[in-house]
Amino acid sequence: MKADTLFKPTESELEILQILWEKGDCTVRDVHEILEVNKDAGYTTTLKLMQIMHEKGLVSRDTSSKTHIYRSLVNQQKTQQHLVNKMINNVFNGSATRLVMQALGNHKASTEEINSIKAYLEEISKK
Amino acid sequence: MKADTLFKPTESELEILQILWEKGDCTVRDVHEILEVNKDAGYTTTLKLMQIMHEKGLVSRDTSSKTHIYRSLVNQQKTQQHLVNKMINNVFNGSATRLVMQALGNHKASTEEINSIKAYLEEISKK
DNA sequence: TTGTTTATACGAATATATTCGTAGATTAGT
DNA sequence: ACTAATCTACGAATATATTCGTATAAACAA
Repeated sequence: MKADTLFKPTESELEILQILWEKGDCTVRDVHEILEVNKDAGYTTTLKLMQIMHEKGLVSRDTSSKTHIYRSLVNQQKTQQHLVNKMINNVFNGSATRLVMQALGNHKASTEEINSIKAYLEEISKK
Repeated sequence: MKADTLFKPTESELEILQILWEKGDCTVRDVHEILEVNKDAGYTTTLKLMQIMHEKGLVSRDTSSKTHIYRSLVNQQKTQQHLVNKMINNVFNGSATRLVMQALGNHKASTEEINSIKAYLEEISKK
């Protein structure tokens, strides 16, 4: 599969995936209650979205009891990687460095964060 | 204006903005010829998109001659910042560090890149 | 048992993004 | 001047994403 053809989640799908990545197995209601905090949409909207995600193969569904249980089928790391690469290309003209600086510039990183990034840089520069 | 309400360019708009940021003033044809390389769409599609962007106030338009000249009205830095922040929140659960590591991990950064990031880290850790 | 709550399924309305065809005006080439 | 090329305007088709109403079935509570 070509890089461009890789999984491209919609905004709503990403919101749901994040919950599934964090919480693991969830019912529609579990997900909906979390979404509701920051979003104003009805229960059946969440249900429909999760059904569509199931059709697309993004989540698995255990239908053995009345209340179905959903689980993410897409890898968090790979999705993050894909989205970051896309952003580097589409927004930063291919420069990972510029993205990194932008990310660190905004978010006033803590000393601890900066140190862990430094350590990480040391590590990858050895190779 | 709330952070969430800020300018949210579509995929196509971002492609066009990138060209305008890099090239400066452009005609529709200028933009279209660059887009054509990686994208398969007709001239009037590009025209329409740029007209819509003008309606939205994303670009200015000089109509003094038959062939109109477009210019970006949105700030590149601010747009990048906004998009990066959104990604940190929506994809990396608020951790800029994780995004940075992901970005550097993929893209095998050159020694030069790594050094400039190190220098940047030194600078911001002083403040 | 009977009524209430809680699920899913499904179709359709709405919103938004993308694409293109066609018409009409202007410019350039000969 | 005449023709071809180039441009804008505009409406509409298409695609995709999001939202919700309603029907129906299962579980639950009294």
